[in-house]
Amino acid sequence: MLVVKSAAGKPVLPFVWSVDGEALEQTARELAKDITGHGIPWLAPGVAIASKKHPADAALSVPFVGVMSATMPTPGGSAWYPVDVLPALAPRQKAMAEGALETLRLHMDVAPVAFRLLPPVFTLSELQQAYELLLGRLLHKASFRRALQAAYLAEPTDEWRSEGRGRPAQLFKFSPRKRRGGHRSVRFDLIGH
Amino acid sequence: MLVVKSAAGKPVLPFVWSVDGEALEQTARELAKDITGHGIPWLAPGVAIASKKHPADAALSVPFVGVMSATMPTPGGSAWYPVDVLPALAPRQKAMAEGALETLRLHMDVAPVAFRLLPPVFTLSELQQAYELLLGRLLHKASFRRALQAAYLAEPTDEWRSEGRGRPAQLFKFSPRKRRGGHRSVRFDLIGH
DNA sequence: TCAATAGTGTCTGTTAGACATTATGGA
DNA sequence: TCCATAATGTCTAACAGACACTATTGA
Repeated sequence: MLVVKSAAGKPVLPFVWSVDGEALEQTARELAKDITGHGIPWLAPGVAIASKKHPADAALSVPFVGVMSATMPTPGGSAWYPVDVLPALAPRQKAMAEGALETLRLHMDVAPVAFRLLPPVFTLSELQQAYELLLGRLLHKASFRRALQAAYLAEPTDEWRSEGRGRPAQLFKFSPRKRRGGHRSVRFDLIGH
Repeated sequence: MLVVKSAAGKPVLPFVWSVDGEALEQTARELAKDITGHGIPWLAPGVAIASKKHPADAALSVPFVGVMSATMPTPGGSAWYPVDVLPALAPRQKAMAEGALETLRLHMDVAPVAFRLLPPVFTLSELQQAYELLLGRLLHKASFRRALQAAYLAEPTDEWRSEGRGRPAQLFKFSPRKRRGGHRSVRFDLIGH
C-alpha cells in the first residue's frame, strides 16, 4: 500500500481535497498519476465515510482502491507497504485502508485484479503469490493452475526464466477473458441452475 | 425496491439531504425508519457518486441498500417495485438503483441477506424464491436445499403451512451461523489450501 | 382420480485437495 | 551428487446438477 508523509512527518494515505462535483473516479485516477507518474490499470471505489472532525472540514471522504505493477519505482516522499503490515495510520485512515482491502477482495472474483500487480510477463508462481497476497491466504498449487487453465486467463509464452536455483519457470502473459465458457461458481449463494 | 413520489409526482428513491458530518449509516437507518415505520435489519453502503448538477447543490450522493421483510405494509405515498421491474427514474437514480443491486449481490455470499426479506418463519420454497429474486437467476431445488443444510443457516420448526393446493411445507427459521465448519468456496479466486 | 406443490434418493460427471513423481536448473 | 523449484499425473472424497420418485394436500 502506498503511503506518503504528511507535513508533520506522519504517514498518511494519499488524498486530494474534493473539487466540487467533479467526477470522483477521474479525480482518483489523476491523483494516482500525479504521485506515481503512471496511469493506474485498475481502480474501484470504496465506501464513503462521514468526517465530522476532519481537519479541513470536509464532510465526506470517498476512498478508492487501485492496483498497479509491483515493479513500479517508488516516487519520492512515499513508501510502499505490504498490505498485511501497514504503518500506524490515523484511525479513520486505518479503517479506510482495511475497507479498501475488503473492497479489493470482493472484486477479485469478477476482475482479474491480481494480474495488475505483475509485469506483462510473469511466472505462475509469481501469479499465485500475487493472489495469495491479495486474498490473505495460501492456495493449493495444483488446483490453482488447473483453475487458471480452465479460465483461460493466462497464456503461455515461449520464454523461460531461471530464478537462481531450481528448474526454470515458463513465462506467461495475461490473456483477457474472451467469454470462452464464462465463470463457474460453486459457492452456497451462487448455485447455478 | 421502495420508491416514493416527488413533489412533482415523479417517482424518486427515498433520500435525505446530508447533515454535515453526521454518521452516514445512522442517517440511512433513520430515513428507513421514518418512511417505513420499522427498523431495517440489514443495510450496506453503496458507491458514492458526484452530483455536479444536483438540484439542491449537493456535491455527493451516498447510496445505501437495505433489505427488509417483504410482508412490511406499504407506507403512504410510496410503492414497492420488483427489483427487476423498476419505474422510470432519473438517470442518476437509475444508476444508483442498479449499483445498489450490484452491491447487494456482492454481499450475498458473506451475509445471509435473503433471510431478511422473509418473516421470522418461512418455507424453503419461499427462501429459494428470495435468493432467486436477489440473484436474478433460477436455482436448482435439490442443490439449494443440500447446500442450505450443509451451511446450517436454516433451522426446521415443527410447524407446517398449507398453501392452497399441494403438499404442506415445513416452516423454517433463520439460524445465524455458529461458525460450525465455516464457508466452503470453490470459485476460481477462492481456491482453498 | 388428477393436479400441484413439497421433499428425498440415486446417479454421473466434474473437480478440489492430497500426494507422488518427473523435469531441470544451480551448488 | 544433492538440493531447490517447476510442472504434471493420479487418486479419492465431495458435490452440483439431472432425474425420478414418493408424500401430501385440494379440487
